[in-house]
Amino acid sequence: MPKLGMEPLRRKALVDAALSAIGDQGTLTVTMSDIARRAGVSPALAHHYFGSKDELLIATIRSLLADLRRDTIHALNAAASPRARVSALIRVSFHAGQFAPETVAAWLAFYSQAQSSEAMRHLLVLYARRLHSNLVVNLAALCPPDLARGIAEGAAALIDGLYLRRALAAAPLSRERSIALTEAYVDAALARARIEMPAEGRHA
Amino acid sequence: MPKLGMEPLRRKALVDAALSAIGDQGTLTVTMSDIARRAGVSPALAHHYFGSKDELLIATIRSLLADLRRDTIHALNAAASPRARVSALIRVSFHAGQFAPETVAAWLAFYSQAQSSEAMRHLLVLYARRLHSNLVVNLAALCPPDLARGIAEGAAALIDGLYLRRALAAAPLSRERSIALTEAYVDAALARARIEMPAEGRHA
Amino acid sequence: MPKLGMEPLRRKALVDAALSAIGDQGTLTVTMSDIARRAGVSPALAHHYFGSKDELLIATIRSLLADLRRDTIHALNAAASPRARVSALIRVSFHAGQFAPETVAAWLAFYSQAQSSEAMRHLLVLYARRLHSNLVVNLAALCPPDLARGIAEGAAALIDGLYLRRALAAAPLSRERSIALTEAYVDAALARARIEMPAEGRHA
Amino acid sequence: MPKLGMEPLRRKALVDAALSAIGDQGTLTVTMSDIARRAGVSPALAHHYFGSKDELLIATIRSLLADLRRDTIHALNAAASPRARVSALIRVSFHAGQFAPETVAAWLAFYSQAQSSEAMRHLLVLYARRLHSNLVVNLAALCPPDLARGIAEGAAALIDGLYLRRALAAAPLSRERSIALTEAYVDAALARARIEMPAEGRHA
DNA sequence: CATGAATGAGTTTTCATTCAT
DNA sequence: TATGAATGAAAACTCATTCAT
Repeated sequence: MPKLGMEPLRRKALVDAALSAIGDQGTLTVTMSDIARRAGVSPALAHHYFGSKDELLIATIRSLLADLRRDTIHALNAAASPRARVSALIRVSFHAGQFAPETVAAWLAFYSQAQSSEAMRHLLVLYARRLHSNLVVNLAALCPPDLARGIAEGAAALIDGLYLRRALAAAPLSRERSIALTEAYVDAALARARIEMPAEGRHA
Repeated sequence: MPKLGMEPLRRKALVDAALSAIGDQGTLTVTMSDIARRAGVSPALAHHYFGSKDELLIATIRSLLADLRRDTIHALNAAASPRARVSALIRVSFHAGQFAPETVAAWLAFYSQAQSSEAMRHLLVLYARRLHSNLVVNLAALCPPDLARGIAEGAAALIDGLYLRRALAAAPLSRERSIALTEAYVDAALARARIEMPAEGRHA
Repeated sequence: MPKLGMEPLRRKALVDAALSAIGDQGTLTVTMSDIARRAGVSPALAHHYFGSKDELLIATIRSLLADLRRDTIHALNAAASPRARVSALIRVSFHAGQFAPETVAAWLAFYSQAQSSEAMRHLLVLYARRLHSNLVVNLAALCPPDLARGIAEGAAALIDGLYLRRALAAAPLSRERSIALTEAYVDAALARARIEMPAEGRHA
Repeated sequence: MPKLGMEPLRRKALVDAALSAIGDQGTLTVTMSDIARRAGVSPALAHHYFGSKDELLIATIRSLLADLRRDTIHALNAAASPRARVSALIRVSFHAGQFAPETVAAWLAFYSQAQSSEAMRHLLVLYARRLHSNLVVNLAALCPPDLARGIAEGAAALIDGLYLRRALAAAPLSRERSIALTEAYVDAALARARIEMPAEGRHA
């Protein structure tokens, strides 16, 4: 029952199917057949639209990152102050959709794959840079630039680490607790900055 | 030319070969043939000693964890105070051998595999619990138990996150910087605790 | 935007596309998609007009042979004597269009396919018979019939062999040299006939 | 029932199976499964020993050429004079084994493949050069060098052409007739040389 | 007339695993 | 103890072909 204009629908269905398959099995070694089955199409169609498994995988992480970016932009726009924007970045990182066990498992699989796929690594690095830069820009309004960079690095690492622990599903740190932990980290670091250099006043 | 008493040597050679193969390729999909070749034996022998690829993989992560455990015990024994022991735990986590790119890549691959292998997950959970408990015990001497747990969770997550970023090899946080960042996290958290509850005095 | 009277145009475009695809890749394993793309239509249309890949291939060699036949008739009509007609046959065989590397590659592919396709073999046999008979008829005016047959066989084989060597593109025998070689063959054979049987006089 | 030292046996069996499969079907598109089945092994074993289909195919033509070379050397050694060596080269070319329909079909398939495989082309060019050079060396003892080259080119092309016609299996030129035709070509060409330049005397 | 959508059947290739020696 | 020999099972990928529109 062929219909016109199916391509974008199929592409999306396949990318979603890939994400869910990877999330379920926690590995990129999921088969094209498995993904296709989840999307309700033949494996041949998946190849038809994406050319190869690798490209489907790339499209999949790209989609994950695009979601994250969209949410980030939205959250930043809704925040009124630098500190609020830092909180927004943290909250978005632990956004329900991103923090679901399957999504976390998929992230992990992509990170692992990045060891051997330059394209994959590139995408993940872009994401890391974007988060870092967003954090630094807003933290710089609250403390000296050097410190802002340090806090940004720490916060980003903390976020990633909390994801990783989530993947283990052993110490089931909740979304809220993860956010609280990260906020506390930022607060403590900023507080310390204020104590150690009380004379420096406000930062633009 | 079979020799007597080769078993432990072969097992070690195969585990080391597996670790280096996984580290190089960043994935557990390395082949038994590849591992066997690195160990200088036939794939059949790898099966002879380990029964299956899965079991060789389990033995490999077990070896990684055993190393870490040995180093940890040693470092803890050499530290004189609770705070020094916390530092020792941090330092061991970023120990040169563990923090080498190949080892980090291997860790990541194991975490990823843990999604679908109960045995793998179990081992990683054990390691996570051990680190957590070591941290809590020593932090509890410096702050209230609840806070100690929070700091321990944060520090452990931070360590894992710094590993993960190391795996990306994009923001090449050095070993020293990673240690400093984690120490700063602990210091800031403890300092905050002291400010917020100055009257509480010493903790056992 | 379907148009009326497109059928002959499409058929020709597809046959030409098939020939060029086969010539470029030197094999009949070119895909229908490739051929259709070159013709600027969808693979489905190629099927619509030809029913199957096999039939398109048959139509393609048929077209090649039709061209050759047309050229042959034309060249024979323009020649004034039996010997000139033999030369005409030789020249036509090495006609620029036929002797282009891509066309030679296509010929070779068809010959190869003839091993397993009766239809293909039939067409090539027809061509071979026609050339043979044309040669014999004209050579018989210059020598005894038996010898004429022998020379025709030799000349035809020589032509095919020169094609084959052209396909290799290693000893790049030019069109002119190929013609000269074949002419020399005929001359030598005829000369020999005259020496060995000088008394026989003219042949009809 | 594994035995030691099977490798050379399997390699030979696979190469022979490939040759017969290609000969039967007249195409290199025979499947590895088909070849393996003929050799009595699994497709996986064929890959194990040859790495890929392409390499098995290369090994196959290599074997064909090696046979031819061996026969050639043998025949040349058994011939007492330059003219006898030319005859030997002709006879070897039409040697029973090489001239069997399946072998001829295989040759044709390889020539066809040479259009797109540099390795294949290289091997066929080597063979062509060797035959040419063998012919020239011996013909040069019977006529001027320039003419020797011309005759060699013609004879080689004639041989190839007779093969090609054999592949068609339409004008079933026998082995003997093919040899006779080629010998006649050489004789006629040499005779002509003697008539046209009677003063030149013997050639070294 | 023309095509985008879709797939079944098949092909190469890989790899963990087994087993006789 | 050790391995060369061998394979079943599965995976990615290809392609001629069909069909509703």
